[in-house]
Amino acid sequence: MAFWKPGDDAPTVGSHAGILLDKDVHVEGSDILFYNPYETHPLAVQRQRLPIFQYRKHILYLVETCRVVIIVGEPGCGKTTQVPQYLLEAGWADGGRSIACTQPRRVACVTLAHRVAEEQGVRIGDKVGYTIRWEDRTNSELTRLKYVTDGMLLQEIMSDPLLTKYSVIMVDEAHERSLHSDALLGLLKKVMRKRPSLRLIVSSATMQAADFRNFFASGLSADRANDERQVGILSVDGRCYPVDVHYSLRAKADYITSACELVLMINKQKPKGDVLVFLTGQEDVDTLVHLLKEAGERLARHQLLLPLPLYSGLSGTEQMRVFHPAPKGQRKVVVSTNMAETSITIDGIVYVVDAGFVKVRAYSPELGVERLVTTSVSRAEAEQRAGRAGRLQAGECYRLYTEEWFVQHMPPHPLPAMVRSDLSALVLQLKVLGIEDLLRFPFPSPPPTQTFCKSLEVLYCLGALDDSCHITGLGEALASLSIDPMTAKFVVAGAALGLQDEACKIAAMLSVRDVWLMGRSHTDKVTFSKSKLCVAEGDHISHLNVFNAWEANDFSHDFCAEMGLNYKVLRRARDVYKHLSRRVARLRPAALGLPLDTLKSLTQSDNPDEEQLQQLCACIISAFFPYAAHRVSDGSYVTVQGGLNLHLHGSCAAYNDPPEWLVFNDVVQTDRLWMRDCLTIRHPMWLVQLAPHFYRYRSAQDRLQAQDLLQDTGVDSKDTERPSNWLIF
DNA sequence: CTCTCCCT
Repeated sequence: MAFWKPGDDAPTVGSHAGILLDKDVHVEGSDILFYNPYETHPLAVQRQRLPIFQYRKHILYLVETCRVVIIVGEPGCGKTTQVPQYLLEAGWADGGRSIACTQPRRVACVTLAHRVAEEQGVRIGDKVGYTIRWEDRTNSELTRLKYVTDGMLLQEIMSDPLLTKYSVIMVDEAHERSLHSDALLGLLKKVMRKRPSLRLIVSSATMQAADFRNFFASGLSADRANDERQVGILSVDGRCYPVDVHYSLRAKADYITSACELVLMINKQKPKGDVLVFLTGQEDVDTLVHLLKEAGERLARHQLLLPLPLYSGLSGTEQMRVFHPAPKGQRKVVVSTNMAETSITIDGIVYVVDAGFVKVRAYSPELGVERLVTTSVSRAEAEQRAGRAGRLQAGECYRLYTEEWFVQHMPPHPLPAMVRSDLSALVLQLKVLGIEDLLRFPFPSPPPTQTFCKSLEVLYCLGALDDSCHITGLGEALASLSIDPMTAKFVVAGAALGLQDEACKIAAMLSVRDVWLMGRSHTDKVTFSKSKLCVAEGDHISHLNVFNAWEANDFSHDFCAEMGLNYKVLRRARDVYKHLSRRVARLRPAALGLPLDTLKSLTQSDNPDEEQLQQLCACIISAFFPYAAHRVSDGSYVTVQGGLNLHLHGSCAAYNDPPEWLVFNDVVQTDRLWMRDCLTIRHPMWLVQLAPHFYRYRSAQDRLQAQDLLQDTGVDSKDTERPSNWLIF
């Protein structure tokens, strides 16, 4: 069979090539004959034993004849490591071109690239490499196959809009519907119209394959009838063991107690094998671990339990514990959030207990805040959880909900991130690419129109877009930092005042989550170190203190352990800081039209330290002003825009000394709406001074009152009289 | 008195 190679003319598509089903091209394992110089090598033998190996010829045929190939591969079939190698071996990366395989997670890129480099017998970073944020192990001359995070490939489109160096792009785990992979699929569809030679492989779970086929079956080219024949689908069986699923007979009111009883039942009655329990959040996990430890004390010696918590706020060491085999005679019980659903795979799990709930991000464009809501999992997630029991042997899954609930009430799959996220950063990115008409952009799942309106509004009031919604010089500067637009605006303002170092440190700390260790065992230490490092100005300045204190202690692990800080998280913050600093150094912030005179005159002081502190606060307010709130009589807060009722999150530096006015960074909703990462506003009229297009005084009297207050600062208050919908005072 | 999980 002759394979079309990049650089040749595209193969003509005969009438037989359409959506190819197994009956069209049926490939038996025994039919395959090809030369492999490594076939006696143990790795080559392993490769041939993978289920996908039988489909090698079929896959290459589809890629040759169809522009989009959807591979439905069950876990363990080997698609992610093997398909790119088949393409490599068939010559798709000849002639200086490359193959890219995208992943939603960084660790996956690293481990996959290492594995594939080993199978190819090459050094990592030469022929096979990976690119993740802050780490590029590729060589522009040598690398033919690279694993890359979907967000990174999206960044790459910024500098090479047609992705010209790639002959084939494989978007793996597309069914997870991450923000970046969805955006990538939309952009790739546009790229393919301009580059008929580009091949796209989409790997998906069964339930979403048809959606992807429909998405690509029109609009690939001007010829609609032909487009349909350009999409091929292939299913590959996996290599997992059967999992026996048990449902609850009645709905359980208290899933933590039920989970506890179930684990004890499994421990007493079932053969050996570890247990994995899925709950919603950190608090539930800690509670169940505590309950199991208590119950465990009454158990006989030969059936001891080893309960272990797993969630992202734990330190690296604590997370590693779930991988160690339990001591002889003990049964490991990992109690996890959805972290163990995809990002972490634990060997030896035979029993899964699924409470059936998950916390998901929900964006409400009306309020302009992202929230966190506990909801029922989808059937796809429930299956994914169950599958965790059957990785090495047959397993069992206990669902703490009824079969009726599963069949009749659970949605088939989760809502794509695209329709439930704040899209400001993505909209800005698309604007940089010159995509003006967002409503006609081919999103696999178009987000609500209000979300776009809100994004445009936010970007406009930050000065990133002009009156006609075109990107401004400031907007391009913000986009070049690849952090969220509001934080970027703060960094640029800080840099304009000569505070780039401090601003980059704060932005880096904001971009990572959970600087302080979580979990009950750390509470005392964290309380102590917060009393040392946190200040009344709020979390931004406290974060700066933490970073500087860690720096002064040589970025040591010991310092983190002593102070109840998460070393792994701080390391990431340090990486962000380093690279962000480099990008900021390339900007000319003074030329971006920021209100520098106002920023300076508001913050003048005889004390240089005080002046610097006030300048940082003013820069933060000049970026986060849409999220301003003030305290009301019951101790809660009300936002200036929208009148939303909010509460200070327990993690806030100023929790014990709540300020009158503040700006916040984000909101989580559980039973209430909680504000996280808050900065104290000492002078609320700064809002009017720093964002005159957004805030004005409600009445002339209010303005006069404020004017009296402002006289000390010497700022001309005429600036505040512009019309706006937003009122303060 | 408190936080699903990723990612640029």
